[in-house]
Amino acid sequence: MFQKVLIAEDHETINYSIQKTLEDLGIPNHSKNYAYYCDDAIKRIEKALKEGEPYELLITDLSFEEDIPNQHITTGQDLIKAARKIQPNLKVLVFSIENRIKVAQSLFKDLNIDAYVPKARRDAKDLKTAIETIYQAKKHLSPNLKKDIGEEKFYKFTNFDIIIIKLLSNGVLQKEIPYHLQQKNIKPSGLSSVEKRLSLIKTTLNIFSNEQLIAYCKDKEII
Amino acid sequence: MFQKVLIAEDHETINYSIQKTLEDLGIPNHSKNYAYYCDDAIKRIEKALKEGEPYELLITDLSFEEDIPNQHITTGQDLIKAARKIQPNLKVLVFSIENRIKVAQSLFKDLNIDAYVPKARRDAKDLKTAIETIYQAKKHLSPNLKKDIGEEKFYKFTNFDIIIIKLLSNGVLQKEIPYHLQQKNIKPSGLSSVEKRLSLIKTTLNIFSNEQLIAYCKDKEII
DNA sequence: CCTGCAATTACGGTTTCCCGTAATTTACTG
DNA sequence: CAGTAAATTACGGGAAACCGTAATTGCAGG
Repeated sequence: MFQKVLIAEDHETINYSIQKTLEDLGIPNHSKNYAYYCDDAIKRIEKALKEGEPYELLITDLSFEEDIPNQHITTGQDLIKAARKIQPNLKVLVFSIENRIKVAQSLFKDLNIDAYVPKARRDAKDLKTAIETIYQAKKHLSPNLKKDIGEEKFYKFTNFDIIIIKLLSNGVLQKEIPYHLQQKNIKPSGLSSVEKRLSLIKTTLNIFSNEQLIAYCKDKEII
Repeated sequence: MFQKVLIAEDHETINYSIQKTLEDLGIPNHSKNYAYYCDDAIKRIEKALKEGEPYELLITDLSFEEDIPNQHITTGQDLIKAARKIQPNLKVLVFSIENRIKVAQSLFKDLNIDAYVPKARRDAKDLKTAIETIYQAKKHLSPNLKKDIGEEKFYKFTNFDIIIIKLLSNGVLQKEIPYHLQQKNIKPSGLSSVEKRLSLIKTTLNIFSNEQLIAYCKDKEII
């Protein structure tokens, strides 16, 4: 198991509960392995690296309260970037209240994080398995998000898609959509094109009705 | 009756027909009282104000074709804001193809417009009475929208409502809902009951489709 | 100018939805 | 137990959505 883990989390109680989880996993807690500010966290990573005892894992939140001015790094995203810059092999686990799939997705894609665990009711257990999974050099996704991320990979919504879905969500009947598209000088405006597009989206995403599609798009903040 | 009225409308034919309506109402048309672009409209308002003969009423569309680049103001909403900034007492009548109640509602609420007339079959008459009503310093709403705007209609969603809406948002077809309700031993389970309920909700909230209903419920966090 | 390919649109049959009306069941009262 | 009112369900016709196929259009290469 990991020997050196750094926690970046500004809420003291959460910070403490993560420490507790680490203890349960048999990760030693002899030195101060936590930070309440990103700037403090990056300093510790830097120092540990220089001393030849680098951190193996960073557990960080995404949003930090800016209650002290003149902090250089104020978000988890920036902390991850800065940390990877000085120590590329550092594993990163994001532990955040943010439960929107798009945010988690971009973290994996853009920052190549190793695990994402949303703060939730049963998150301690989730956290443990995440850390164990990372230790095996694998990626980890909270189960409830996992299936969503898989789905989303398959379909990229175009502007055209979003326009017609927005029209639907505003109560425009499908057969009236061509008229609205013409008003906006949007290129494919035939009813068949609209139907084809909606049909493609739905079969791709395993969605069975327009109603479910609207719900999906609202959840994913596509509209 | 008003003596100076400005029309902002990019469709020439509609612009002309509004002028016709004004003539019918005995509003003089000796100067050029119309504009095809928002920027032009605001200039005229400004000029008239400086010359000590300000416009009393602005009749404007909401959407303008952006066929000429580098326009500062491109929507009716922005035109109204700009106009009110330099001449707060200017009356405003919105005349638009937009027939969704929410849009009209937000115009009254956010921009404090004086009348809203949707472009429709019998809109000339509607326009006349609207102008006459404004002249008496009252607000005007097109009759078909009036009843809707009233006070924010609150619909209390019952558990039954929420169950069927959730089923819909999960991709269950309407005709399959009775089966699911029976599975859960929920009392009214007939298809007709489901249809009646959905119909009641939609007419009460002025919602036109199931898609819009789902969007509404997601926004209001009902589901 | 022709040709082939892809995109778009038109069309027709089937399913589902919508909505009014009628029949049935349920619940309550005397 | 009968009677009645309300709730629920059944039914049917018309509108909209769905979906496969065919016709049309647009466009690049020859």
